[in-house]
This record gives sequence, C-alpha cells and structure tokens, in this order.
Amino acid sequence: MSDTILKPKASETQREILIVAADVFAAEGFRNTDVQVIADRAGVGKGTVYRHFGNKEQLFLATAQYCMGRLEEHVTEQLEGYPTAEAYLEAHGAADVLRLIARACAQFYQQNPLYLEILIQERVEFREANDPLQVLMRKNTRAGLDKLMETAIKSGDLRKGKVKSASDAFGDLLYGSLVQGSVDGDSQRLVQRVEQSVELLLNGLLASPS
Amino acid sequence: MSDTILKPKASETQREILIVAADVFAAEGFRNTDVQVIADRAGVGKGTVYRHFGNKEQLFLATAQYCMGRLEEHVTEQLEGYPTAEAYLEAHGAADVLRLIARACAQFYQQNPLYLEILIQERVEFREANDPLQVLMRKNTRAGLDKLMETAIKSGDLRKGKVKSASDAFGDLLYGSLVQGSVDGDSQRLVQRVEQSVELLLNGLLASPS
DNA sequence: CCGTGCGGACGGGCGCGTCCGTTCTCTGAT
DNA sequence: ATCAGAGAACGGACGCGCCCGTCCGCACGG
Repeated sequence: MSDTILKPKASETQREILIVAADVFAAEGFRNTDVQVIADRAGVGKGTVYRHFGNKEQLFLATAQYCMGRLEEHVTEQLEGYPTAEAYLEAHGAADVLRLIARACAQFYQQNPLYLEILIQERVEFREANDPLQVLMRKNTRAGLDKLMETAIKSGDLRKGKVKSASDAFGDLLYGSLVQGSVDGDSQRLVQRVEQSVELLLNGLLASPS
Repeated sequence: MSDTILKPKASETQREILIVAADVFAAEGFRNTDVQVIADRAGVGKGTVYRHFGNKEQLFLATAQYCMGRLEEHVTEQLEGYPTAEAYLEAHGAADVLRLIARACAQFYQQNPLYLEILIQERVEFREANDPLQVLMRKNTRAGLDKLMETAIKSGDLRKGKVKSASDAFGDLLYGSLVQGSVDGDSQRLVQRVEQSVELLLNGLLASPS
C-alpha cells in the first residue's frame, strides 16, 4: 500500500500521478474531477491510475496525504536544525516557536495555494466515514501543540490558563487566517496576514488587558 | 379550510423547499445531493423545485442566502434593543461588543450546525465565478467590523495598530473556531470554545506583552 | 513463449433538467 | 351561492450526457 518507495519505477509513476491529481482536484473539486483528465495530464491510461490507487476516493486520499506530508516536511525544515519544536521552544521561547510554526504553514500554502484547496476539499467530502486522514493528522499536530503550550505556560512565557484553550485559539486562528486569506485573493500576502494575526493573538487586542 | 395547509402560497412552498434543501445540502454536500431527494422530502415534485429556483446551483445559492439571513437576524436580536453594533459599542465598550458578536454567531451555529456546513460548502463549490453571495456577504460584515474596530481603536479601548489587521484576526479566529469546533464533534460546546478563544485574543497569550 | 505492466474503449448507472398531462385557484357571470 | 372556464401551479416519467470502474488486447522483457 504505502510502501511504494520500494519500487522506484512504480513509485515514480505514482508520484507523477499524485502531483497531477493534486492540481486537478484542487482546481476542479473532488466531484467535478474526471479521473480521465488526471490520467491524460499525467500521460498514462486511466487503467494505470486505477491499478495504482484502486478508486477515485483512494486516489484523492493519497493525494491529500501527499500534500500533508509535504507541509510537514516544510515545517520541519524551518526549524533550522532543531530536531523538534520542543527543542526550538527551549532555545527561543514560546512566542517565537508559535511565530515560526504559523509562518512556516503560511509560507507553504502561499507557495502551493492548491494544496490548501485539497485540505478544504477533504474536510468537506470526507467529514463523516471515520476520516482516517484529516482527523488523524489533526490529532497528531494537536498533541504536539498541546505539549508545546503546556511547557510554555509552565515556563511562564504564556499566561496561565487552560492548555487546550490556548491550543484551540492558536490552531483556529491559523486555520481561519489561511483559509480566509486565500479566499480574499491576496494569496501573495498570506504570510503577512498570518504573521499579523498571530502577533495580535500573542499580545492581545485590548489596550489594557485584565 | 385544511386545504390552505396542503397547498400554501408560492412563497410558503419556496420557504419549505429551502428549509429541506438546507438539511439535505448540509448532510450530503452540493455535488452529492440529488434534487429529487429534496423534492421528495419537501413533498413536492422535482418540476416544482426547478420552476421556483431555476437549477440546482441557484437553489443552493438561495439556500445559502436563507441561512445567512437567519444568522443576521439572530445576531441583530442579540443586540438587546440597540439598533446597531456601533450603538452597543458606545454603551458597553469594545471588548463586550466583540464578545457579543462572537457569542451570537456561535450560538446560532450551535443551534443550527447544518447551516455551518452550508457556509463551508458554498466556499468550496463557488469560490470562483464572481461569487455574488459569500464574498458580498463578507464585504458587508467586514465593512461593519472595520468601522467597529476603528471606533474602538480611536476611543482607546483597543491597542493601536492597523484596523484591517485587527478585523482580520478577529474574523479569522471566529471562522476558524466555528469550523474546527464543529469538526471536533463538540458542537454542544461551540459557544464555550468561541468565547474562550475570543477572550484569549482580547487579552493575549503572552504573560508579558510587548 | 510466457508473464507482467499498460492503456483506451466500453458498459452501466446516476442524476440534471425538461415536458406535458393533471390539479388547483381565481374570476366573473348567472 | 354556484359554476364554468382559463390560466397558473404542480409532479413525476423520461431523455440525455457524463463519468466511474472494468476488461481485454498489446507491447515488452525475461
């Protein structure tokens, strides 16, 4: 299944298909997409696509997984040598690690606006049916985020309060900024928008906080 | 006569169809929805649906418009006699008006989780093609929000800074909280989640803001 | 000569939108 | 008040196009 890397030639074809699929799914939406179009653009027959991915749904899920994998890679790269976000936190403090995560995500989706579309599509199309992908993905990132917040609160960097609330707020703000920012057309300013929003969340809107 | 119930006026029929359509679209998604199902559940023929709404797309847009109208009504009701949010702002301050708006939206979608699905669907399905609905709707609410923020900044309630950034952050946080909150299943705690997030945005995450 | 990977032609199902016979409603005349 | 008739509203059967997934013949390597 996912052990595709073993066969170089087959994996090349698969990878090629996934890249094209991401393009088409993002542009057309899952339902609107004709698998034939993906096959054509990838320069293979439709049979090949189905042999590799079983059916349209699995193809889409593989595509989404591919996109999320790319995002994860990108964020990790941004940690500049630190093995984990935790390590970065200890070195630079809570504010900077949150800034870094947010900026990394924004950068990624600014460079690959289509992948954001895939993310949203998946949310819409497969929200029921024990979603093995988005929810799973979210749980992973959330677990990491919670731990990060907990450490940061204990260290006194962050205001005391519920860990989950802080994670929720940060995650929700990030998600909202990315999605809305891409809608507003200024996909070129996604990074800027996210950075400003995160800054406001860190420092607060009120002139005199309670 | 009981016949008046069986054969209500045209506008009644339309409203009935819209309510059912909201249910079905929200549950199935736009593409997955068979118009026949809407007609059946509304107790009318498919021809009637098409006569009233033209085609499936227009039916969906009318449905979305209906949902947004309901939200607007609900928010207005929450202003407790104040004619506008501006008036409420002057009486209660910036923090409270933002809290009120956020809570009102959360309440509404907690009561009508399906309508949130409609909102998301519309975003996905009609993001191109000079969307006359969501973008228009957004521009309206954004204009109001910008004005609110501007007033609040001038009055000293809010930290100085770009008006648009503050609006973005608030709007994005609200949107993200609503969507993610509904995904996480706890649709019963939507209000709570949004309130906590807004509180954090108002006061800031950092223990010692710059 | 066999086996494996390939691709495109095709079947079948599904669902949008239409068409036309039926039913309801409203008006005006008796 | 009753009814006739016209016109509007209705509804569901059906045509048609689109697209998923399969199937079978082919090409190439061992």
